[in-house]
Amino acid sequence: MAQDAEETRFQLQKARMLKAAAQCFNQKGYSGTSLRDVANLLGLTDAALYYYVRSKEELVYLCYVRAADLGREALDRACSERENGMDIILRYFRYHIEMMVGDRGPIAIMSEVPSLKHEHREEVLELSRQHSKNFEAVLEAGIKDGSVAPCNVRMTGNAIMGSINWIPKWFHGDPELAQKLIQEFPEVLARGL
Amino acid sequence: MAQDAEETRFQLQKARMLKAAAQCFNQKGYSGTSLRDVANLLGLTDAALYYYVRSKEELVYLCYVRAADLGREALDRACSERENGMDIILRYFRYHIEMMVGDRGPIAIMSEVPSLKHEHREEVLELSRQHSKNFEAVLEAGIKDGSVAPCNVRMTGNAIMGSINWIPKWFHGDPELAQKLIQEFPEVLARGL
DNA sequence: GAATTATTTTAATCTGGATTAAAATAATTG
DNA sequence: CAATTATTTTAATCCAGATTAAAATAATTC
Repeated sequence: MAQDAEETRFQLQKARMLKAAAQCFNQKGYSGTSLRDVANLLGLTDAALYYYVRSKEELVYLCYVRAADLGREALDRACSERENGMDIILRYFRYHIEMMVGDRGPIAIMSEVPSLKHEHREEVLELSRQHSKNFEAVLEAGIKDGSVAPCNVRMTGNAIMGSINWIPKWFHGDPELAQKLIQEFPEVLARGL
Repeated sequence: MAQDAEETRFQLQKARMLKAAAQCFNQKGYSGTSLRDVANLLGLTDAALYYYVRSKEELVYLCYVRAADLGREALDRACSERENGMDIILRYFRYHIEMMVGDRGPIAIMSEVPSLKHEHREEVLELSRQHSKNFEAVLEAGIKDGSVAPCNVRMTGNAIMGSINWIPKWFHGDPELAQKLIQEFPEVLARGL
């Protein structure tokens, strides 16, 4: 039995599903998207989703985890590629923004966190806390190596995360703008540093 | 018949209601708050809300309008009090942030806009477009009078709005932090300008 | 204080959409 | 190919929470 292959197929389908779900949630809001909407986007029937997930709540939860993962990946990648504080930061901005304007996957604005079930909520909150902490650490490092001007890292970090996570609110897929964003937005953000 | 007084009473009750609703939506998310929740917070029964509003949809819609109004007011006030571009901006930051961390009224993160009915959605979007435009105009003015460094006002404006509107995501009522925010956050934002 | 209007409650209804169970189809394996 | 496992569908439920209608209470007016 091709355990691995099966596993992968399942995983792949599930991943497609999360992406579709995220897209719906982004476009129509959480309360505005029914499982039917998500299923239709995949050419499936709503009941089929339950083969992959046990509830709508779990579906958003997984979307949020995925969003958090992608953010973390962007930061990790930047860290592994550069030494200098500011260089890391600029890379991170670029990767994170690319991800944000590229596949419309992640839902940066996790508005439904409050209605997640306890453990899910805690986990998601922990992930984003962790990410903030990591980013602040990078900021600190930049300050230490002199590439970043001293600042209140907590506030500065939150300000920047806000700017990035806010992007979906005003970017709606225009590819021209996407390019501009990737090229210029990192600098806009870096200005204050 | 005390037309005015009655009118005011009704208006006041409605205003209280919007505030309560906003508080619930902020705390529990839209899908997570039932009309009962809102009503309870006011010491009322859910059916009573329908005396003021014709649906839950209209309730969020009104919350959003209110949030937009408060944002606009902050900017208007700043404009009427100062001349210099940067001074206006700093004031605006302060007022907007004060409003944000003060009464927990407005819902800056209008996640349910996509599920508003057409006219409501259009109106809310128009309000926030208008606000962005106004803020960008202030930025331009600042650049013109030399108090603000030249920049891409569209991106810079969006970056800043993101930082401000993101605040509710990490500020949860700690009064110490509220003070710090009001005092320091405007400067953090202004740094990049 | 009787009549009128404003506000709230009680007690149903109504409904969309989530969820489930059982059956059908498709894929895999040996 | 027969048997087993994986995936999807069909066809019901089910249910919280929105909405409504009618009745009750409170406030105002004259």
